[in-house]
Amino acid sequence: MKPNKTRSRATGRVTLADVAALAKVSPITVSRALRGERAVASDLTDRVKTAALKLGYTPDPAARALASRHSDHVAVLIPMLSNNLFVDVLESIQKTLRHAGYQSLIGITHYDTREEEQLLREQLQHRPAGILVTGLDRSDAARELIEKSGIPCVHMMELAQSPDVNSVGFSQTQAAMTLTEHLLQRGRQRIAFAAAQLDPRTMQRLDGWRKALKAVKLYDKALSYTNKSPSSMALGGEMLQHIMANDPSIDAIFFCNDDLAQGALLAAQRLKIKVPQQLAIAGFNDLTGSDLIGPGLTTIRTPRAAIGEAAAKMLLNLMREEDVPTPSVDVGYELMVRGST
Amino acid sequence: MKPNKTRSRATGRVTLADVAALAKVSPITVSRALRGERAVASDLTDRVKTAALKLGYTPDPAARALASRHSDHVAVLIPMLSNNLFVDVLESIQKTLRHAGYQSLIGITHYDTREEEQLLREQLQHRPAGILVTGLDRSDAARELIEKSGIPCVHMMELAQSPDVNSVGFSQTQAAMTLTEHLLQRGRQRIAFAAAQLDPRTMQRLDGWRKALKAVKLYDKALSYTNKSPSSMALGGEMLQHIMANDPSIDAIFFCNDDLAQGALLAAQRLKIKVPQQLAIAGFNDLTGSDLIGPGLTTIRTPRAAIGEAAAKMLLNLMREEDVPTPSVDVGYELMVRGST
DNA sequence: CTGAAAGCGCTTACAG
DNA sequence: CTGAAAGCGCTTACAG
Repeated sequence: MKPNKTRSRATGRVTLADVAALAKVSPITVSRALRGERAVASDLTDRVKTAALKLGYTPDPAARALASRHSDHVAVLIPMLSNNLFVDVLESIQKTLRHAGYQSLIGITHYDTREEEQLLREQLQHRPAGILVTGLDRSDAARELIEKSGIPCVHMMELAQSPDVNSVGFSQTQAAMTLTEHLLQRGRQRIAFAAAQLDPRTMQRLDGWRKALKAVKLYDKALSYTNKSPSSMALGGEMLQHIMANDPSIDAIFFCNDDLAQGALLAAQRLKIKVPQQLAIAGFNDLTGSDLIGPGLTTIRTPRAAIGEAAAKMLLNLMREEDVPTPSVDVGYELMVRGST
Repeated sequence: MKPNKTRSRATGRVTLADVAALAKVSPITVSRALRGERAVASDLTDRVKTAALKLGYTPDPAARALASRHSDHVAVLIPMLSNNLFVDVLESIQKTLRHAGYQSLIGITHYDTREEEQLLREQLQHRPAGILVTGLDRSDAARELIEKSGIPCVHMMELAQSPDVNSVGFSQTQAAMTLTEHLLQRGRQRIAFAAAQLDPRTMQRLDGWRKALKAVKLYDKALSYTNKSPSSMALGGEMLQHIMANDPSIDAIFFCNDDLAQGALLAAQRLKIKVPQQLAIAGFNDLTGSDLIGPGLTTIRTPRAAIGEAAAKMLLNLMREEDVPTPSVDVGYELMVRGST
């Protein structure tokens, strides 16, 4: 047992060997005792843990990654942080993962499948222990990268059909139907759908709106307004103005996201459009401010924190090679009726 | 030159040795040619690069980190993502760093120095190549951790006095003075300061407000309203109501952040307080929506993207052991006068 | 249940 | 300018 060899390249950091020397066991026993990987006699385990604590030992993530072929990183791919939605998802992911000893490696895709693919390639270099992605739509190459890596992956925000695909989310289509039906119950006849960004989930909401209107024979494709620009309050105001100028018969607008709807509400104030008397306005996601703006915005509350937490927990199960109760977790949604409808 | 040895633990990944074999040089030459670390004959460099490209070689970050004692990670510590401010800072950091081949490791401190210290400890395990932190105030232990690590660090949002401390930001105090002076020029006499969260930068703004008022003998400490709760639109509304009920003589309120001011503006609508006739309202940061809300919010526009980019670039210089032009970069700020004052 | 040996894929430090 | 050797700090795979 050589004490403190002064090699030229030593990092000065406390190593497994140091703990082993103090505990008077072999390094591999320290490794096993600390990870709980294989049964180690309980008296040895105690000695090891005491020694590790005494020396303030923490394993080197790089060495561990190199030897085990898995880092303690989890790749997290989300479309955008400026959409507040994903901030909530991310915060609860980080919290859950950190607690379990994992580091989140965050990649912002900007709703671009090629950027997502590129990020995935970069992240995969780090041999992440797990992957968290947004939605089910992506490039074939990206799908293949995930598949071939053999690394566990959970999809967020939507619900997958196949039992081979792990997902945590809710039915975007169903939620949009619920909101549209609420507008119908309020007696609205000409219900427009206004969408920006046009990402897959937005299109699913459009689908829900269409289905609900078709069911009561009120669907008119001229009522659908779409804009590829990113969603924003400013754009919502512009869209409101455009829509009402284009078709004054419209008596309700369902915006695909709350920021658009909030911007529309502010624009309605300027344009002296009475909400909800003349026009009902609804949004989606229940973002910050939607309850404070005048009148309060009717919307669908989506459980972002719950999605992040459930997805992270499912991934934790998968990374530990434990069984997951179900590959598809539906966290639901809630209709929030306020003054704007 | 052994071709493709099938060792039991091989990862299947293309290694330096594979590239060396193809280029008919030693692995170390490949390493040097690819990193440009030391002069390598240009014909060898060409052969190596061609071989690397052909095999699709990418270095293993874990192996590199273990051998060199530095990962390609940069630790980024920010207070909160739900404050939109930091989303902008973060996006531009990520963009700049990724482009240079570095990965951001994001830690959210929740404005808590102990959490920051804990995150720092965790991040330091990964031997980051650089550190980006928010503000200058932190625990002594955190400061020492950074110092002892010897890892280059840049401080964001504020301007450091000492030339030993690298920083990118602007004078929070000065900016608050500018805004307060604007209110004075508008003829306001009883200018309140309303603050939440009470983080160091908020307190610096309070200081600027105090200085500006003292200069014209209008300072009254009863005009200062502080609340430790996190800043939010809802809180802004509550604070407005409280302040006006408490002291109806107040003719202007300077909120330390736009979300508070936006909430106050919405509350003023409900409470039928005329803005700016009866009461001027101003904010700080120029967040999303401040230009759209009615009346437009007068505020200080802070260059978040510029801070993120400049901080990342300075860190890049430091990590490459290049000289930095100046340790303290002042990105300035801009007074945005709108309808609310 | 425990350990000695080998290896993960790089870079450092030393020679030449 | 180039390379053989050793080492970074762990874990895997094989024995016993």
